[in-house]
Amino acid sequence: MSHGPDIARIGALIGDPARAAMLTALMSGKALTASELARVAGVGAPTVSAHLVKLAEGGLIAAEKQGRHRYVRLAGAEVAEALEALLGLAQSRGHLPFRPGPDDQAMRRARVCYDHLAGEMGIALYRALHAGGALALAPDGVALTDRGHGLLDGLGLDMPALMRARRPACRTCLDWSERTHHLAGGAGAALLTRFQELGWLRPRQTSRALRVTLEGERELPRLFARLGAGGQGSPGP
Amino acid sequence: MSHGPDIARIGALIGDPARAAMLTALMSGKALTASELARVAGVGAPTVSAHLVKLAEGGLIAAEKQGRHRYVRLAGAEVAEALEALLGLAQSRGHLPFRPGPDDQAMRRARVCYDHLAGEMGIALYRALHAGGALALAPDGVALTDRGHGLLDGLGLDMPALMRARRPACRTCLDWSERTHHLAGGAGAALLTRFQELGWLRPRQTSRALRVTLEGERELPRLFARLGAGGQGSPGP
DNA sequence: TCCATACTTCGTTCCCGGGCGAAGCATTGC
DNA sequence: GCAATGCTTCGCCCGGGAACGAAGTATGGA
Repeated sequence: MSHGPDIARIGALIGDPARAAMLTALMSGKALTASELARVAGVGAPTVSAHLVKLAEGGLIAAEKQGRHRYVRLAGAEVAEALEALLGLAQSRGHLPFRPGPDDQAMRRARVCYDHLAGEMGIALYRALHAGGALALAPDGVALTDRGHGLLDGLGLDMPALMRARRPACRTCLDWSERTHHLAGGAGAALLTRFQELGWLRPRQTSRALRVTLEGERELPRLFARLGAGGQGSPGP
Repeated sequence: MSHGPDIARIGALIGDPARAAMLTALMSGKALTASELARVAGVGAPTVSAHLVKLAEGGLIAAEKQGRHRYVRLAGAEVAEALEALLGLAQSRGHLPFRPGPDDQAMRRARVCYDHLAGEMGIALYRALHAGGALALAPDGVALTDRGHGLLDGLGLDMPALMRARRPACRTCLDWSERTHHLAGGAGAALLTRFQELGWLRPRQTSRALRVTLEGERELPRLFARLGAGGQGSPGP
């Protein structure tokens, strides 16, 4: 007999096309209203309402009533991480986009993964931080080095707040389009926010894909080069 | 509209209780026959046959006919990793074991995660390797250091074979019971095999849980202490 | 006050898909 | 060869659950 957590319940929640579309939309990190979710899922209001009850009971989403709207978001970074892992598996198994379109390319370039940067840009950021000696292996994952602390501080991140937070500053997340890791956790989230503040990346209305502004096109590679340059190189295998 | 890989298909595959039980059983890494899977899933032969077709079409399992038996295994480490991530999510969401039992404790102690060691023992191994300076951050994940190479060689692992293999030597996998990372990849698999050869761990018939032999009880902590001792300590935060 | 909007609840329909029994094929062993 | 085993295919049944329309309940604005 098999043991372990009941994977079937979560699988069933994700296994419905409407719910899957809703969850995928929520990977943008934005809180969406029930009617917005109805639109992305292509179903009516009563249906989406029933789905929201099930997703909430399953612990995958958190809902918050605000006026006559009901704002829905993913229940946490854990959920987003697992969904990203599933997206990766689906990708590798050839379960292609339900609607392959022109902004597939934009998605691969740069997108939001719950609250941090993913896609080519996300990978480039992670690689630059690693090359610059900003990251080190910790017993429970990845951690910021002193050097990394200084680098992020120099970028204008609020480091005291980051350290104070209950949430771990660094996590890694498996990027489904690039098939390698990018930076998640508090630092990942703060970096994405900062890049948006600086006007280098701009969110889109319709999808998780991020628009890289002209300024971002110029400044981001420059930043990555600068970050990576200071490093003592990666230790040999 | 949402984009990205079609997560619903895989979710639906995992979402059926019988299929979920089958997949969980296959996390033992063993190749099981269709009738064995029927037993763990609690369904009849025709039903399991239909399930196997769907799982194979979805790319989650690989089947191989051998005589009049049909041996089924997970389609690869990628699948196992994603399933482990889902197990973690289910665990954290309070979707408890369908049959909480006495060997739940054994599962948490030491178990097979597809082909490598997981549970408390898996975490202890990872921590010891990290403390001993055997692992370093690489641009695409975790890698063995020169020191780590030497340590594993000293344990009797076939290092040339490990390096020759197409498969990455080191991967990390999110342990669902400990909520932190353990070592996967070629090295993780080779270590588990070695521990079994040495008679420190013994597989069980019925579950993924591993039996820690008396010798293992004595030697494994000793080994972990020895591995961890040589290290230069972890870099500060 | 009254209507419009956003969402939920209820009741109904309907279809997909899991399950099994019976029969059909292979493979093995006597 | 014949029976036994392991698995698949076919046909059928049945239940769960996804979807919507209509009505009900909150909130906000005119």
